[in-house]
Amino acid sequence: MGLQGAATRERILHEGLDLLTETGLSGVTLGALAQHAAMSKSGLFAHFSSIEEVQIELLDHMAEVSAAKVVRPAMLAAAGLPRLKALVNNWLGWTTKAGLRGGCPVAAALFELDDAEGPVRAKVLAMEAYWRGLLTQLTRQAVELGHLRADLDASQFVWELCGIYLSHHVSRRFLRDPRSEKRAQAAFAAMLDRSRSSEEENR
Amino acid sequence: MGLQGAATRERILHEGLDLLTETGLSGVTLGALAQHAAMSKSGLFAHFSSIEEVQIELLDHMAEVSAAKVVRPAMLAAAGLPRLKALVNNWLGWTTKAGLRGGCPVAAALFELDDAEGPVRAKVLAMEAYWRGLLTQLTRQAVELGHLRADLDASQFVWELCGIYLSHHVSRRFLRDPRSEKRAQAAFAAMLDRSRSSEEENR
DNA sequence: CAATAGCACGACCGGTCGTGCTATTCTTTA
DNA sequence: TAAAGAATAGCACGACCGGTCGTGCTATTG
Repeated sequence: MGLQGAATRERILHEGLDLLTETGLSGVTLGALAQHAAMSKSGLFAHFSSIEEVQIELLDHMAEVSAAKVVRPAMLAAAGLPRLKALVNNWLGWTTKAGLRGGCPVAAALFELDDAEGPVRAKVLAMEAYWRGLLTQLTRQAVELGHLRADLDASQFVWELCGIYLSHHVSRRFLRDPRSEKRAQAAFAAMLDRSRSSEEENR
Repeated sequence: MGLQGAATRERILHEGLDLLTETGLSGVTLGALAQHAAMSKSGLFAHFSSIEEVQIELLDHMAEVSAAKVVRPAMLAAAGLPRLKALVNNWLGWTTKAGLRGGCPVAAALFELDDAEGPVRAKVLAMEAYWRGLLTQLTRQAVELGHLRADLDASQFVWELCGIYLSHHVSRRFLRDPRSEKRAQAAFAAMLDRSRSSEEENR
């Protein structure tokens, strides 16, 4: 694969990411993708070996973008609660902040692929596992540093945090409620409130 | 439409509801539906004027089932917090309790139809609005009866409750985590804890 | 200048989608 | 029991799906 080929591949994935956020995995067809990349279906498909490979590479590309826009900036914050807060803040509505037109593809895929088997589901499962692992890790660190209660169940904390994220997604994308942002922030604040350690309570 | 026609229609909607919970709206195709109902595509289609009508009637049928299995039994509980608790309990994982093979179609549709326009989206939006309205109403009643804090924001409460429901859906259907039930119960209990009025705190 | 390799193209495959139109079979009723 | 009407099946359509194939253009290399 030469220079131009690699560039085209990049362009396909870049344009495709927008499509993915707007329509979900099922909307990423060769025809639609070709139209977005302004090239023929066959010309586009020459870069991949199956539509599943396209989907998986798009998910990989999304992971790179979110790592750059969501995770890395948050890691600059001080360890413990500040870092966790920063990550959650960057996470909520991250696609919009990243200049994408639609919503989080992983959130959509969690509902789209709940029954389907195969490599795409496995990919999404791995990404979700990684993400929840990261959240759990930062939560545990906040506990260790005394920012959160010592007896806090980190897994449960993350499980509820994901609920806030999903409710925010629905509220924003389906219900189109302008108060989505406030609701999510309030929910997160309330969850932190009852998770804080006593010596940190009045700050 | 004669007697037998009505019976067949009923059968189609009944079989179709299982299909809907398993595959979501996009999986409810005329072919798949005909196979489930053991009849020809065209014979089945003669009962409807468009696939959208099929989808809307399926959603209506789902609403009837959930009214019978989720709402009405909960209404027998004492007004206020007991009734709210009963409703949430029946709500979580209600499709399984109703003998359906898949997950809640509305939850799936909230992610499937976030961009699509048209009557099906409108139908789901109306159903979701009705449902959140019902939850809000019961929450307000619990406040009025002194079971929950007087200064509780009922809308925010319901918003967070929906987050628990969505996280439960994902946890159960996509992640296939056997602890889903416990997680959801714990989250709901924690939310009630910080919403209870002071005179009810130690019960 | 000729040979090669990378890249994109249009045409086409079998299959499924929603949706008409027409024919046949069943049920009901006069 | 025969006519009427409802219920179902058969069949064809255009659009789109993922995917293959042969062709031509362009740029590099010998």
